[in-house]
Amino acid sequence: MDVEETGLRARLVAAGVDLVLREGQAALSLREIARRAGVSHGAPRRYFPTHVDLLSAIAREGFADLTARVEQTMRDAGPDPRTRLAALARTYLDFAAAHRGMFELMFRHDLLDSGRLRLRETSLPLFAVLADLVAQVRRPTDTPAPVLAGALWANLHGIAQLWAWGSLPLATDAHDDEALLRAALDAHLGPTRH
Amino acid sequence: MDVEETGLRARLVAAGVDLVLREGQAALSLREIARRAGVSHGAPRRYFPTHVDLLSAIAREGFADLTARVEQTMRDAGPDPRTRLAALARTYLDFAAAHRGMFELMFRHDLLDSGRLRLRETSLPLFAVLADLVAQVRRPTDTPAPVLAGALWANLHGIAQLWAWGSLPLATDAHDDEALLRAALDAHLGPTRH
DNA sequence: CCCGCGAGTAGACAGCGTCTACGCCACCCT
DNA sequence: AGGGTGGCGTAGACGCTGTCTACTCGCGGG
Repeated sequence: MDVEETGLRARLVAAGVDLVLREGQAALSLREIARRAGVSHGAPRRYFPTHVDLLSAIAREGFADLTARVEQTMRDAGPDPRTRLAALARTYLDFAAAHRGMFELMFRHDLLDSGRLRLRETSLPLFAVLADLVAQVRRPTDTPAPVLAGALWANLHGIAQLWAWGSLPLATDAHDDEALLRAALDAHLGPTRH
Repeated sequence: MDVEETGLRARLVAAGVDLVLREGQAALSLREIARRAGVSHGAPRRYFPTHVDLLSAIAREGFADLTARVEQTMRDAGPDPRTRLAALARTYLDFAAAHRGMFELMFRHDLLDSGRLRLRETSLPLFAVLADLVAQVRRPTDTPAPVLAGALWANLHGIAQLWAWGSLPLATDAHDDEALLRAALDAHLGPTRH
């Protein structure tokens, strides 16, 4: 049995993932995905009642991919929580930069709060890893660990967002992204000690 | 002469601003804007060659509004740079929360890098104010002021983004937004001294 | 054997952005 | 004063989109 022929549903999602990685979010029309999957434009409707249901499934694949990468990073990184956090942050930003279309899709709020697809929950384990590391590396400040983790995540997300469309006016140096990331980590976790 | 009748161009932008504030970004179809402005669907074409040109003009109005609010905040806030920064941050987040649709529109990258509309430049004075304040309040760390300002802006932007779709898993308390903002400010600028 | 039903097809429909051909009215020039 | 001209908005067409519905085909069970 050919493992590639396992149902149209999976083929549609795969085609969508391929499409968004290759051509970006704007190319993700329902009809185009159906075309790439080799079926008529009405076929997806049996598995995905609406267009955003299909898009949500594709976005979930993106979250799964990101989670897998982060887990791999956590496996490869050393024991020091601070460097583990830095590696996690780098992975997050690299993912956003390398898969811009997918990253945008993953955080389209009209997908996130559409129905009970529980796309939001998909990002929760990721946050848990971050929060855990933050709790380990945290200096004894008065900021509670979950809040600190949230603030740091927001910072990472903002950096990804802002440099994705290259809008940071301080883009004088090619290595500004690296500097920005270090600044964020230093700010939230304290400067690196060596 | 009626000051309200000054050209279709302004009327279209005004209708668009009204529409995005009232119904959100998804309602901003070219034809709907034309309808609200009381003209046929082909009329906008004379002033805006394409749909995104019109959207960009609307987004620019949003940047102008935000800039005006920030300037007002700077006029009202006291002399202490730290509290001025806090007020600026609060204004930024309040704007994002109150005008979600407009905020999303303003940062749609397909508008930002579309042509020479220089939407990007519109946000530059805003950043200048932030960078200036950061330079004043900065502790003598090794992080250069522009980088620090960029990191802080990214943090604000990320907070706005993340809590806009309520995805922060730590939403246990209604006042988490406030805590998140304080955490970000404390992290980048050092804890408030009193 | 034939019935039924799951799965995908095909066509219709309204709405969209873009393009083009066409009126209309105001103004300027001789 | 009359006639041309050009700007401004209309109206319809085109191909695309998402959704809905009627249908066809093939396979398995009573």
